Amino acid sequence: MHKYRTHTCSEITKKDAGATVKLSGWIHRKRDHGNLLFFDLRDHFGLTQCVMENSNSFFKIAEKIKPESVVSVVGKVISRSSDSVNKDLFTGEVEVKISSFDILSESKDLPMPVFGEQDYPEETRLKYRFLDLRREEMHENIILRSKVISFIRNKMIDSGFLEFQTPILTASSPEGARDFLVPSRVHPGKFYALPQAPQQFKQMVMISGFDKYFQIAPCFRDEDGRADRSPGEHYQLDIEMAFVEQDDVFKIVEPLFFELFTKFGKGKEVSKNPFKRITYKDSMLKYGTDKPDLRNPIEIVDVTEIFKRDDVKLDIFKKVIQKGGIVRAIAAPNTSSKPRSFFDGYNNWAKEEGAKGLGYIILEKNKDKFVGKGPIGKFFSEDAINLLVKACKLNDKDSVFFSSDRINEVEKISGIVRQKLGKDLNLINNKKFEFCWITDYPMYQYDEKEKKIDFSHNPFSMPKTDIKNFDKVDPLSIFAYQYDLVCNGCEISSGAIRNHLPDLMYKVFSKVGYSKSEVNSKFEGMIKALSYGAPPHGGMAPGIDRIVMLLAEKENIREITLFPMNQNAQDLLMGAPSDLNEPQLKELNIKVIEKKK
RNA sequence: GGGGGUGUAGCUCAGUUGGUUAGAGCGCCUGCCUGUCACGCAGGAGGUCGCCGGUUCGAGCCCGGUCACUCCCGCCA
Repeated sequence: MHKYRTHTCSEITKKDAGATVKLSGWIHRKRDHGNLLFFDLRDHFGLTQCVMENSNSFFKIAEKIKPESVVSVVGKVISRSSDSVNKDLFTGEVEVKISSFDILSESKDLPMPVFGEQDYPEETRLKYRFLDLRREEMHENIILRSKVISFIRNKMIDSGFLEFQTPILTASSPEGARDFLVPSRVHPGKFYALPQAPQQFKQMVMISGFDKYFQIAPCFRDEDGRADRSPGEHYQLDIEMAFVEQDDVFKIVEPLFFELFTKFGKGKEVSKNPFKRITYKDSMLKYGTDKPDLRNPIEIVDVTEIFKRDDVKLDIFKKVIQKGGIVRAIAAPNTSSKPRSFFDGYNNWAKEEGAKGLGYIILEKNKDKFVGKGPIGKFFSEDAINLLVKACKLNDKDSVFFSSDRINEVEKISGIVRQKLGKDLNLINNKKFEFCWITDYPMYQYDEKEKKIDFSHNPFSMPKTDIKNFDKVDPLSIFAYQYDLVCNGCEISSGAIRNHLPDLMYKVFSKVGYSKSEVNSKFEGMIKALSYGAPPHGGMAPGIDRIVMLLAEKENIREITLFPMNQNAQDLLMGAPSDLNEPQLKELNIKVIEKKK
C-alpha cells in the first residue's frame, strides 16, 4: 500500500464498496456525536466523509484534532444507506469506516476558517494566504489561471511561435513607468532595472532572425495598485512577429481569444472573428473612452451643430461652443417616466465627478409630435427636437443627457455617464464577451501639465505617415500603427507595428525633444540593432491577469493571484519589502537615508 | 502625493439622543449525545471599542490628530 494514499478524496464511489482504502488530506469539518464521529477529509481533488465509532482506539485522538490538520486514514469503503446519501458530494454515496488514523501534521486554532463561504478581511487573507488558497473558490480561480496559461502556451506553440526567456535584470529605460531598481555589487553606484515589459528584447529577438516569439512574461512597474492592477508585477502574453502588418497580428490573436474565452468563459457568448475594429477617434466620440464596453447599446452623439441653431435658445451651452467647446448627447432609453430625482441625481453625480453638470431633456409624444420636457426642454423648437431625435435615434419614452465643455472633459464625462446609465438601467448583457480592436491611436498628445508634446503610447510604434513628410506635418495629427484589444470595457492588450527604421526613430523622438545623441545614448542597444538589418515586425502583449479576471468574473486581481501584494505593495505573508542589515548594504554601497517626519 | 469608505471578541457584525456591568452568530473550551453532512443540546472563557489627545459629570458614539486596510484620482510609454 502506498505510504499516503490509494485514492484521492474525490475518487471513491459505490463501485469501491468493501475495498480497503488509504486517504490523506486535511480535516475539513468535524461532526462529533460523542460516541460517533464524522469528518470530511479534503484534498486538492475533493471531499470524502469518514466515520468512526467510540469503540475505535483512535476515537479520542480524532475527536480532539483540530480542523485543517493533515491526517492519513485507512478504512473500509461503505455504501451509505439511501437516506444518508449526500447528493451534493461526488463521493456522497459512500463513506470510509476508519480502521487506522495517523496524524501527519497538526493545525493550531485557525485565524480564519477554510470551511464556508464567508468573506474575510483582506489583511488576514493575505497574511494567511495558504489558508485562503485552500478555500474552494480561491483554489478554483488559481486552477483556472493555470489552465488558461497552458491553453495559451499550447496554442502559441501550435501556431509556430517559439517561447524564449528574456532578462529579468536589465537596464532602466527613460520612458514609461517608474522602474524597480536593483543595485549592482560589482559596479558600485550602478543599478539594474527589472523590465517593465520585454519590449526591447522582443524586438531584438525579431532582429536576431527568429520569426515568431512569445513568452508568458513577468513585467515590473513601480506604480500604485488598483483593484485590477497589482502594484509591482503582472504577467503578459508577450507576442512578436516578423514581416507582418497589423492584420497579420489580428489574425493570430483573434482565434486565440475566441477559443480561449469560449473554452473557459462559462458558456458566455464570445464575439465572432473578426472582432469589430473601431478607430480611437470614433471610440472617443461614440463611447467617450478608448476601452468601450460594447455590451452597452448606448452611443454618444455629437450635437454641437444642433445647439448652435437659432431655434435652440440655451445660452449657457452656446457660450461654451463659442469658446471652442462642444455638446454631446447621451441617450437614456426608456427613462421618461423616471422621477425628477433620477435626473437630478445624475446631474449632481456628474458634478462630483468634476464635470460642469448635465443638461437633460425628457421626451414625450403628443399626437405624433415629439415634445421636449424637463428644465431645458422649453428652449428647443419643434424642429430642433426632431433633429435631436433623429441624430440620437431617440424613441418615445427616452430621455437624453447633454454634456458641454471642452472636448476632453466632455469625452470623459459622457463616457462615464454612458457606462453608469448602462449599469443603472440594466442594459448590459452579462452573458457576453464583446471584443473589439481600437486602432489608429495618435502618436503624440499634448501634455497640459508639462506644456509640451509627449508620446501618447509606445514610442517604438510605427507612425502612420510618410517618412519623407514626417517633419512637415503637425505631430498631433500623426496616427500610429498602434492598437488595443478591448473586452467588456476592459483593456486587455496593447500592441503595435514597430518602427524598425533608425532614421525615422530619430525623427519620432525629436518631436518630444530628444536629440539624436540622446536617442543614441538612451536606446543604444535598440538603435544599434536596427542599424544592421531589421525586419518589419509587430506584436502585442495581452495581460494574463486581466484575462483570468474576466473569465473568473472577479473584479479584484488578488482573487486570481496566488501570492499578491496588498495595495501598499507589501507582501504580508513573506514580509516584503524588508530591512537589510549593515553588511548587506555596505557590500552594495548603499546608504539608507532616514525619512524625516 | 490627494480624496472617499471601513476599523467593536479569533471571524462576521449589531450597538438607539452621549448615560448602569458593550451584545449576537460562528469559532474556541467543558459536559451530554451512534447517522451527521452548516449535526444537536447545556454551560463557559474571550474586549485597551485601531492608537493619541480634546470636549463633557459621563465618550464605542461628539471634535482634532494619527495609524492600518480598502476603493478611487494622480501614476501605469
